[in-house]
Amino acid sequence: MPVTLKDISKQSGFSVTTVSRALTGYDDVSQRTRTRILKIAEEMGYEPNHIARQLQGQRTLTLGLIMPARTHSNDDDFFSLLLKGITYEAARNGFDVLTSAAQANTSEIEAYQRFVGGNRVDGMIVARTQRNDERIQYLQSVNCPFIVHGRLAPDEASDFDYIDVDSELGIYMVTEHLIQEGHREIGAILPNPELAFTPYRLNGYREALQQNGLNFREDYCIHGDLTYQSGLESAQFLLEKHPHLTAIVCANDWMALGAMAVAKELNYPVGDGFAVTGYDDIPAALHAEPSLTTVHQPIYDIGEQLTHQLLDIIKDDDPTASFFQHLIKPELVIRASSGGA
Amino acid sequence: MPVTLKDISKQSGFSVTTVSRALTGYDDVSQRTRTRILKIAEEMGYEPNHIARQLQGQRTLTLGLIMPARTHSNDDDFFSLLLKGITYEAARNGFDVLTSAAQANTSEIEAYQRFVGGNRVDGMIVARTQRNDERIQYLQSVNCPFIVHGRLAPDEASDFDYIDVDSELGIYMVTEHLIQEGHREIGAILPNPELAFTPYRLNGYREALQQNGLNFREDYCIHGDLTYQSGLESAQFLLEKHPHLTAIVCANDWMALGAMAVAKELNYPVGDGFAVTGYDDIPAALHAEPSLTTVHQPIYDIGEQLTHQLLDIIKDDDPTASFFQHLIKPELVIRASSGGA
DNA sequence: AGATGTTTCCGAAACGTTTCGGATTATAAT
DNA sequence: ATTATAATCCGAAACGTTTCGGAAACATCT
Repeated sequence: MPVTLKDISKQSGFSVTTVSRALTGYDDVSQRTRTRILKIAEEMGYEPNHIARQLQGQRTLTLGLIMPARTHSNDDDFFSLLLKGITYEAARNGFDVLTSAAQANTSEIEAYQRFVGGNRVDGMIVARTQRNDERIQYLQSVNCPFIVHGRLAPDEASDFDYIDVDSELGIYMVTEHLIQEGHREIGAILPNPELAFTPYRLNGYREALQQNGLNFREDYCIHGDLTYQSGLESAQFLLEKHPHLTAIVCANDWMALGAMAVAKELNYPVGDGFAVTGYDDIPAALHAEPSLTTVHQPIYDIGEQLTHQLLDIIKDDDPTASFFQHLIKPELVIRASSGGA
Repeated sequence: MPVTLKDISKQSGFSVTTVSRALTGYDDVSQRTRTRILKIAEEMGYEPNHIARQLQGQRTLTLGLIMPARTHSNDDDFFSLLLKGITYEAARNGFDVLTSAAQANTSEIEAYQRFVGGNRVDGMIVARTQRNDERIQYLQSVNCPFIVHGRLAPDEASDFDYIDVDSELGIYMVTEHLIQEGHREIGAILPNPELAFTPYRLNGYREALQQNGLNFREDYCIHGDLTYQSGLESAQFLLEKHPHLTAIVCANDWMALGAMAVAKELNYPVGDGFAVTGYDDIPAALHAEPSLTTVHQPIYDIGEQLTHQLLDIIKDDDPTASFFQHLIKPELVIRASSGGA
């Protein structure tokens, strides 16, 4: 049904080759025939078959992103926001984005194989790294261009291109801020241990305490799973065990909102003596009551940067080049929820 | 570099045809050779080239979504959330999702042509309909399967498959709720006039007033552009002109949050005599202070439903079938911001 | 005049798969 | 032994494009 080069060839009397070359702007077709072919193509409503081009040219002008089997909730817009940044930056450079979601019962790698092995993308973007991340190992093994948002854990070698926010510093900053506000008994709700950034956040928290002459106490820490619900439960547990805490540092905003709800419930004076802090700066953080002190993560921008960099990698494809490893300096956003002790 | 059918053919001694048929499960290849071929394919790490399959088979197992040139802000996660629902449901059915963003300077249609004319997708999902929507006209003209989130305006014929939330009813419900709470002077901040759902929302607002014996006043209405900022400005304008208003109905949550901020600024007792309501039920609505009365829009779920339906359409492709047109009943979420007059 | 160069065009092969129709072999029925 | 039937296999074409190498026609130079 759609019009092909052959159709234009028939219509114009020129060979398929010439039509192709005229359309893609080669200089070995005369001005006269080029305009004629161009005109006919226009009239017939020709649109190049991208699939055929891909097959022939071995490049797809497409980037891939696989979403994890389940994000921690529908409200978790980390991946969607990242994808948005990726899509817009890719579009600006003539690339499209192919996405899929890993299936709950199968390995995420299968989706990567479909994309990469199936020759459907020129490069992949991977996010939310885990310890010993098999996705990265796979991409390295098949030599597919890729870029990562996030590093591996501190004790693992991150021998690939990445962009990450220095979340050790981020948590350090927010913890130190609490100390400066006069807090001394500061609990922490950390993310799942298998996530690669968890140790960084733990380190930042511990360092801030110790640099300021405070003790790090293991029992002041608890691991949640980044959801509002787990923020609720973790804070409940923490405040039950240690009612004298005056602040809780949370590893993301959702858990912080949960913790704040519990604290208010238990009549802690949140924002006025009792502090809760988040991480991410999601929109709800600004509008929460009290507004949430947090660390800003420009996820949309990171999506853009990742894409920009990946396109560079695809373009020169110089295997000897050194890794592009960029650490974004986090930005502390002080709001009402971190009121002094 | 990647292993092809030809490689397996060479390795196994069978023809490419037989290898292909063995791998895709035809019944005219003997059990013995099938297992041999399967084993070799496994060993060599064969992954079918999806591109070649597409070219041959004329089906892509891919759905397309184009994001508008600019959404009203980076915080606007409508499209990303929709895309998330689409992606997960598509993945569950073996489909992937191709996305791109329209470019600011060019027509959105160009992106559609790339996808559809370029044979890259089996169907499209279009969202956020506008008056006289050229995307729909294009898709109909090239006979590409598609489904729409949202109808056209009431005075236009919506002769296509769609799923929409009955936002006339939604606004009706929320307005009537305000009236029941005792409000009589109710302003409205509506969306851009060119969006197809704007007249529905206006109608719902007007109907609720008139059904309850109140006058509809044109000068109580103002059009924003769905952003927080425009909520600020619109509310400012409205309250300056009509300081005696006791409630403002907003067409989405972002504008409502903006309006709420202004009202608090001007010392209106928001949630306790002065009411602000939203629409969408974004996460921030729940955590706002006071929490925002709004109308819930299950965007993620709608993405799933759209996809499910589109896959059905692609499957039977029966042109005589009647249109699938589903109106979701909205759900009023009463929270603190709609406190009585 | 012949040799050389330039311009403009085209045939054929290739990308990796599926599928149509037929060919070959083995099995069963006469 | 002959024929019919079923079970396996394969060659070739096709999907729509790009590209390599060369051909044809014409102009330019010695």
